[in-house]
Amino acid sequence: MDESASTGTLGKAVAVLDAIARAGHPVRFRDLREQIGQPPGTLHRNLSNLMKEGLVRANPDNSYALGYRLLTFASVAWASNRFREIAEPHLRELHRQTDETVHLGVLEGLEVIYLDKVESRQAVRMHSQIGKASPAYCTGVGKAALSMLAGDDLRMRVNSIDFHAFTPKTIITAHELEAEIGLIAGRGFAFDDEEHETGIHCAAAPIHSPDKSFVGGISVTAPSYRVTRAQLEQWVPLVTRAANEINSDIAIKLGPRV
Amino acid sequence: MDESASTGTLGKAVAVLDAIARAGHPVRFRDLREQIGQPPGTLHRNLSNLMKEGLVRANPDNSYALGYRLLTFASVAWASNRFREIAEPHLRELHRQTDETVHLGVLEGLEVIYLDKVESRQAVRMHSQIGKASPAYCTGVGKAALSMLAGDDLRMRVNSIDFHAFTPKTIITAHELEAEIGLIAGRGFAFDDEEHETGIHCAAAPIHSPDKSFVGGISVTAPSYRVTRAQLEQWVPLVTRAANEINSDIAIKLGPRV
DNA sequence: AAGCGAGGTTCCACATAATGGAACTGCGTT
DNA sequence: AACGCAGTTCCATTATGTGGAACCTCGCTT
Repeated sequence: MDESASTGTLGKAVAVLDAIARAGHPVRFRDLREQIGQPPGTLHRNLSNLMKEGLVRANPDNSYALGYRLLTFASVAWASNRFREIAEPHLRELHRQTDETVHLGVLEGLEVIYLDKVESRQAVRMHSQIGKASPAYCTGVGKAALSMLAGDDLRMRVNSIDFHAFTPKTIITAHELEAEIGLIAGRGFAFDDEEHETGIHCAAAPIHSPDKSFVGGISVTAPSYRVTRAQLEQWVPLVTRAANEINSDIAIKLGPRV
Repeated sequence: MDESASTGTLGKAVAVLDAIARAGHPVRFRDLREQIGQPPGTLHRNLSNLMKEGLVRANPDNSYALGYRLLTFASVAWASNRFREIAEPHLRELHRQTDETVHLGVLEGLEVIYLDKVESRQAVRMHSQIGKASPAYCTGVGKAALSMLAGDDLRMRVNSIDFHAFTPKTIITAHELEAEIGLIAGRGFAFDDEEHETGIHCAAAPIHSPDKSFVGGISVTAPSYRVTRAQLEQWVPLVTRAANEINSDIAIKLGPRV
């Protein structure tokens, strides 16, 4: 999980950002200190530099939060992402067909980062999920994405997962997960059967660039009290078709080497 | 503009992120090299470290883009921002009253960063503007925010502005800007009369924490072909009332020292 | 109100990590 | 096929980050 050793000074600064992000709320100096174990002088300098760069901001009560410049960077990262741009019309179409929430996610290490979301009820803010990182092993998009990886790459990643039972149905052994990924790879789609959140299930399909340097997935998600497993299964062709169309578009618009 | 000298190694890494962000699309090694003037070895190492940290990603054609981890950081920064959270219901109310686009922005140095947006036509994606940085001197939110600053702080900032005439109506001298800010401070609201984008005008009012450690603004924006200046002026009481309510809520919910 | 103590800041000799010139590689180009 | 340049690697030098310890300050206790 921690690769900061190899990235030198930058790694230590990012560790500070990461600690603030994991807390999910403004944190105080001493909390950061005990969480990342930097000596007071070092931590102080790191925070000071991060603040000068706009990546961290200090509240008057000496608590620290992530800075607004991160929003600006993310805004550019999102707006200039070609995969998201290419996928968007297909997500809309899939949403139109199912009238349920549709997600686009990309695999980053052992996590899925959600790049886009289309949902009916605009009451829940669109923003709340974009950029969110979830474990790959217990989400539909994540398992679909994993199914595109080469065997050795997959095995390496699976072996470094730190499994956690979010629900009673979460897969928590490498062996079971590999079997599940094998199944998904064979049939071309995945389900998340309340593995990440009780009462929420989804159908997902993998997307990827031609050379697999990018792997991700799309999904249709719904609460299980309102949408049955059978309904989810009926949507599978729609999901896989949308995924295939996205894959073609990526190949056409970005070229075979991407 | 460039403060990297004082933040050492971190500053140089952020300069790379910034260069990629300013380009707004994936950039190649040589473009980065000539834009930020780092020697090849240094730039290569910086990119390599940033990639290990997930802040930059490489495309197969050796072009570089901002990494997905920035989205994750921004997601947390946005979700845990108390000002945005407190302002949100008031933005919605203001939108309900005017049926036009409502913005929330915060002043960061010489720029306004947009934290939230409510607009009628959901066709334009909400995301596209959040996190966006615009010059403070030619936007309604920015000028409103500037009007809350103490005289010496204001003068210092105004003197370091690099003015650019985005439209024929953009204020491009420090003298005129100071007069405008004085006017705004006196009456408590601001207009952007097509100063940033031709055909777009807005009415704005300042918001701030009790101790002014946070200053920002809210605005109602509309195209001038559809909404007259007179109409904007009629909305001023609504905008200032919403701003005042936000200010009270901030004082109540965050305490007097924030 | 004064003293105490935890939280936060500053300083500096030392160790480490960044620097950048130069040599190298390999891909695309003519 | 060979050239040229974008991109990569290497290494001696040097600038930079490191972290222990002393110091400050402010809120809380007594």
